[in-house]
Amino acid sequence: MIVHVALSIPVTKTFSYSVPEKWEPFIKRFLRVRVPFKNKTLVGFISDMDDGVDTNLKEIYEIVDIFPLMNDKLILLCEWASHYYITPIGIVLKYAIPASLHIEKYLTIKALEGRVLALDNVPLKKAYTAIGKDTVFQHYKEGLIELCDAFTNKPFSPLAEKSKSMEKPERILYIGDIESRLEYYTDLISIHLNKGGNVLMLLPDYYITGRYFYRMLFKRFHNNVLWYGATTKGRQRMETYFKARNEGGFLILGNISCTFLPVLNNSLIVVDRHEEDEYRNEEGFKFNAGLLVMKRAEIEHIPVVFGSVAPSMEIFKFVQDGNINIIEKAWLKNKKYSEIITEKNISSYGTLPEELIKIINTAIEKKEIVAIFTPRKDYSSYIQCLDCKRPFLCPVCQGIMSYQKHKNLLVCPACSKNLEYKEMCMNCGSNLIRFSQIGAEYFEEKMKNILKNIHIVRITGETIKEDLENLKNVSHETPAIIIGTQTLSKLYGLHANKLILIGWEELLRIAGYRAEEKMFQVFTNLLDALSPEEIYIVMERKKGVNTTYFLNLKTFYLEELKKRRAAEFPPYLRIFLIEVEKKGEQAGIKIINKIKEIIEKEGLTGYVTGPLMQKKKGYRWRIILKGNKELFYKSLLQIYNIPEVRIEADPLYI
DNA sequence: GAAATAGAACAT
DNA sequence: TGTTCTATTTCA
Repeated sequence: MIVHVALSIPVTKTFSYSVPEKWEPFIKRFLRVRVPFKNKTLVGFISDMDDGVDTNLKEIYEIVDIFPLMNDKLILLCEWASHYYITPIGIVLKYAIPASLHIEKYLTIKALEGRVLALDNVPLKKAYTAIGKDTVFQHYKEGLIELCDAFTNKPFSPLAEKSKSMEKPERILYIGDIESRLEYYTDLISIHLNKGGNVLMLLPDYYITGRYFYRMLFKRFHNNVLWYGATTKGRQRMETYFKARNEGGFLILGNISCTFLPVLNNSLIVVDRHEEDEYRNEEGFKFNAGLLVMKRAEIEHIPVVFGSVAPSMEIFKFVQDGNINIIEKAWLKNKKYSEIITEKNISSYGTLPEELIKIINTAIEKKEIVAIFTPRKDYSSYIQCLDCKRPFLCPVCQGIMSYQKHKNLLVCPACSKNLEYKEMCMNCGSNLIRFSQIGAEYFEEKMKNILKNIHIVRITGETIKEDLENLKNVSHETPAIIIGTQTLSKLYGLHANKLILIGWEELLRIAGYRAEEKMFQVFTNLLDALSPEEIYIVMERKKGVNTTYFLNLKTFYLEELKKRRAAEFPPYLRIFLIEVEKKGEQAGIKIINKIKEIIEKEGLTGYVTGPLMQKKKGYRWRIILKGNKELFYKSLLQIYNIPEVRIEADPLYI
């Protein structure tokens, strides 16, 4: 017997192996197998098999699991994702079933018949070494034993398919503030839990947000709330895994790692703030969890709810096309908006306008909490020598360096190189240095200088521990100033009386084609999390934006969609970023020409930027392809299989 | 993706 | 002719 195995390597073809006789009876599609590859061992998935014999092929070492860990529906989801994101199925499957899942570790044998009584209560791994894995498999197949996990004590068996209900499951975009969202979620969730189903709920991946949701939902569902997020590790992770797989009536809170989680009787999927970038997986297999769980809900024939105050353009387009129903609760009422227009750019010179200081002082007198938003976390993101006029550039990649004062470090945001700041110009040695593009750290220092004995904290989401520690003493008993980046919009449960945005309009430059969308989302989510009564927007006269544009949700989205359509950008056309990195220029051009040839043959539109100087020696090229994927799927596959080429579907920043 | 191999460029 | 860096191939 020959099996064709999908490996987690960036080639789309599969690799064939022959199967030793003792494993033959257990071969099944999508089983994990351990195989020799080059001079190491890899775990792959059986994508197909046939009865032929080929003595030239290497043999598989063993079958890893006793049955495929995912059911047909989850596999269908993986296959869809593989196609949609131009990623080999082996890589997708490996993401869905990561090596960090230690399933066997928690399984124990239960003997069902007298003749295997010796195996009763023996840990699975022990039995493997004692009588051989194939013998254990044989016993299982013959129904002599069961495998029970340590958490539910229920038999481990292939994930059952849910019986299909007749009614068409709903897709809902719920627009409302955090309190109304929680109320809506809770009602819906309890309906499904009461029927014995499980519910998956995806949250933005930030500890403080997660804790808030857990607290609120625990009030209603108590110990039926489970965790499956980034901070859930080891034993706790496996506990959720087995409970979700074997039992019903649980609400599973988590992050993107829930996308492919096997769930028994999955009845509802909720995604809160689906527009957040954290739903995009950036390592290896790049996908958007919000979109994938929408597909999952479709495949599993269950309802899905997207709750937010600032939906993504993609989701809003689904609404417009009639593919998602919208429920909109009025909010943003009773807010006082003011603009503070400055003649000079604060970010460049760091002088705060008098008006702003007055506002802060009155807030302190009234014992209020003031939140200050800035788009940057560091002290300064642009350091320039006033003598030679040159900016501080990264010695490795020539990127513009940022300065972190508390560590006295110059860091490169592009390649994360960092070095100590020597208080002089890197080029000419002058000590006339100007810090501009200032961020949270700078404002913190400035505030501490102006306001003595006032509680001033900085929240940037860099280290959760620090953020938690900083927030510990903030209460409405004493005035406080909280300075932070977008992370401020995750601080649910903390009420700031005043919100001041400094440099918000600079997101226009930072966020690429999604700039306006991002601005809307940052602004609206800040209001949602902090629920301030008064909002102050500090802008430079020259670069000011029309604030009212961002205050009306409907008109904003319709207008943005119009612009996107005219510019042929997502959600109307998809974007594929093709990147080539080479040390030598000629070698790079050769590959680029190959890609161009494929593109031209299919008559596709695309354009090349670069070569961009990268690192000490080396070049990088970028080709951007825009269009409907189905039209050029074959070409993209061809391009994918060229070595040294990476394709990123739906890149966040271009 | 990464090791093995082939090829180019440079120094001795 | 060896040494080192870069490009290409191949994995079953």
